[in-house]
Amino acid sequence: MVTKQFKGTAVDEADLRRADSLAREIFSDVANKWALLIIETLGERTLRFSELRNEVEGVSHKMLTQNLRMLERNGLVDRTVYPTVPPRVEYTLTVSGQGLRKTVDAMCEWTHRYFADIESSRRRFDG
Amino acid sequence: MVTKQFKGTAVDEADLRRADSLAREIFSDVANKWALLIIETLGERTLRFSELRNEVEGVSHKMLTQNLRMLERNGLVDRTVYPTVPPRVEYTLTVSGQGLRKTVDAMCEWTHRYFADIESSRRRFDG
DNA sequence: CAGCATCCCTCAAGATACTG
DNA sequence: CAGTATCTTGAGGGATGCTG
Repeated sequence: MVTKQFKGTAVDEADLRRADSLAREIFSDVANKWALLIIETLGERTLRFSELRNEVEGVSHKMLTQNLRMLERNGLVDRTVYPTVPPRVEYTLTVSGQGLRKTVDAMCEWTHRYFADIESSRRRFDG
Repeated sequence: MVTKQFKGTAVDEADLRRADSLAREIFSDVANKWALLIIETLGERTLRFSELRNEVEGVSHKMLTQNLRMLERNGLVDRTVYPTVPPRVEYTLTVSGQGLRKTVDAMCEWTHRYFADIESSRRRFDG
C-alpha cells in the first residue's frame, strides 16, 4: 500500500496521491468482514442470492445486498439476472475476484495454522 | 474457513462447532480495515505508538489503541513498555503476525494489479 | 508519551413492509 | 425470489480531559 515517492523525478506527485487514495479506498471496501466472507463463500461456484444468504453465516439481507452491489461495482463479482417469475439472480467471482479470493484463502489458512497460538494468547491476556 | 464435518466419525461435532465459531471470531477481529493497515504498516519494523499514529493514515488515537490491544490479545503484536519518563512503548509483529502480514501483502499486491480494472469497472457501474 | 475514561453524536445495520 | 425504501436503534468512533 505504500507508494514510492520518486521525489525529484518527472512523475507527477499529484497522480501518485490520487492513485494512493484510490488504493486506500479499494482497500477499505474490500477489507471488511462481509466482503471477504462472501468472496470466500462464492469460491469457484455460482450461487443465487438466497443460497449466499444461507451459506454466509449471520449475514442479513441488507448487508448481503449492499456488499454484493459494492463487489459488483468494483468488478469482483458478476451478477446475472434471469428474467423469470420468480426472478433468479446468480453471483459468481470474476477473474479479479478470484485473484482476491486467493489472498482470502491464505488468510483462512493462516487462521487455522495459528489457531492454537491465538487461543492460548487470548487466555494469557484475559487472565 | 469451512470446517469439514467428518460426520459419522469419532470426531466430536461440538468441538468442531466451537472451533468454527472461534475461527469466525478471529476472522472478524482481523478482517477489518485498521487491523490490516496496522499490520501492513508495522511490517518488519518496530514502531512507537506515536510513529504508528503518524504512519497509519487517518487512524484516531482511540482506534489505534483499541486495535493494538486486540492484536496484542490475539498474539499478533508484541508490546514493549520502557519505564522511562516520558514513557516509550514499542510495537512489533510476532511470528504469527508476520504470517498474517504476508497475506495482507498479497492483498495489497492484488490491489495494485487490478487497480485499472477496478477503476474502469467503477466508471461503468456508476455511469 | 501513552493510556484510559467520559461524553456525545453520527451512521451502520436490523426490522419491517412493499414492489416487480 | 430478489431488491428497494423507510424507520429506528445502538454501537462505533471522534473529541476532550485526566493520569502515571
